[in-house]
Amino acid sequence: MSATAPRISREERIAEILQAARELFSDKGYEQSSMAEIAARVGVVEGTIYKYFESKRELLLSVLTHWYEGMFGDYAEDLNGIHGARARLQFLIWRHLRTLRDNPDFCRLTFNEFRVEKDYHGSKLQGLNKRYTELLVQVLEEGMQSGQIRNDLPASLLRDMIYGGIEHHAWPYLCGHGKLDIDAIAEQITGLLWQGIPTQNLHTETQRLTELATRLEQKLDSAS
Amino acid sequence: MSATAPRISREERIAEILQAARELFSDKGYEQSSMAEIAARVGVVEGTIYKYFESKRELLLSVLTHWYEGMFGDYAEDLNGIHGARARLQFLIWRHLRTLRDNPDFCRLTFNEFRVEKDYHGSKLQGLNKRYTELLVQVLEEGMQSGQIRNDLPASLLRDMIYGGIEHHAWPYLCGHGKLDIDAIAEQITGLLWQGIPTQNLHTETQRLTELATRLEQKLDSAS
DNA sequence: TCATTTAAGTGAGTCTAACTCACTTTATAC
DNA sequence: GTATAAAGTGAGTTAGACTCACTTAAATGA
Repeated sequence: MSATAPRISREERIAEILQAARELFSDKGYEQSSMAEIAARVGVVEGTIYKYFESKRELLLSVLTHWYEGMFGDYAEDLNGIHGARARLQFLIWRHLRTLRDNPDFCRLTFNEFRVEKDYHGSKLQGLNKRYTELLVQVLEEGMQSGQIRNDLPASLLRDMIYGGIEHHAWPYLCGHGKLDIDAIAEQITGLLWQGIPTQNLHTETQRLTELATRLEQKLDSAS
Repeated sequence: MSATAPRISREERIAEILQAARELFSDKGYEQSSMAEIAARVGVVEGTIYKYFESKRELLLSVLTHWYEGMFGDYAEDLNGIHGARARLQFLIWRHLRTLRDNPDFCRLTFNEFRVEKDYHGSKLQGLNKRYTELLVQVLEEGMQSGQIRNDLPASLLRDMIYGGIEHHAWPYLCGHGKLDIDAIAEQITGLLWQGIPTQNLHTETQRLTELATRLEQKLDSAS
């Protein structure tokens, strides 16, 4: 009765398992998904999965890692066509939001399982995430060097405020509640940051101009 | 051989269980803690815990809820003694950071288990969290009404940027890596926000004064 | 073409930990 | 003192991650 699964290559089978696991994890979450169900979807038996993945947790990390690698895509390339710190910053924020909007289930999974310290710290996934967020840090530091962005705040803090803020803000949407207007939010966040980020300071700038005006007025008075 | 546990009142037993569960969850995390070990610490048998808590998950939510209720304390009261939107904002940021710094294990647990959508949305815990973050929203909205804070950004977005940013930034510390200089960070975050938040806009203000200076200069030139 | 080897696939079984329930025991009320 | 309510028990059930000795299809090589 039990039809045995057709034999295919290691690579194909791994791809199938990753695909099925990704769908199930995204759909039901990590804890709620069972290895048995993943196996059933692939059309093999549980033991087969353990031929390719040491544990359920390793399978999850593989799923996340594969997705991450695919997602990088042309981020850096797209960025090349955009000039000016503000525009580049807004692009990265918008692009991040777009990823969240287009893959809510998967991003929820990622955020949920990302941090579980035990196996995340020092993992390949952490490396990928670091590489991903490093793009933003670079943009910020370029902006600091070119004088467009104030340099009295660590870029890492700004990075955390941006990604942390976005994650928090998008969470209800990722859980299926409400909409995510990515254009408006990208605009708002950039607008918020931008007035905080520029090198120029409101007070010194105002002071400079006030002094200038006063000087002119004195000249005017003495001339008349 | 098996000494039976001394009989104590329902309330006392619940308090004991909550205490033991809190310690164990904080120490080892939710998944890594077993009901058997919690029971052993209290000195009862597993079944006893189920007399008072329907499930492990409900026990966790109770632990978190109890801590939250205790933590509110005199937040609102302290806030009464502080005036000015900036100072009030900085206080709330600093106070939040202080809580993270003083309870890293517990806060890590909270952040890890908070979001698991299934039982969080609509729970008592969500209500408490909402009440907690509402304090910040109120401070922001007061600031908007008094003209100290720009009102073209939703307060909820600012709230998310602040709490999300802090959570992200503190995460390594909560996991035992590095320090958390709460005074410096509170100062930096407030500094970042404050230049973004004021009603006055750097660009329009600068522009206005530049025009004024130019006008005066022209007058001066034509007079001489 | 057939024997040998390799590796994909199997499924029964182990183990752990959450959860259940019929029962026992202690304290309190009358 | 007996009845009763409630605290506590512990042997069991169940679910799901993980193991391993085994089977069998395919590839290899004479």
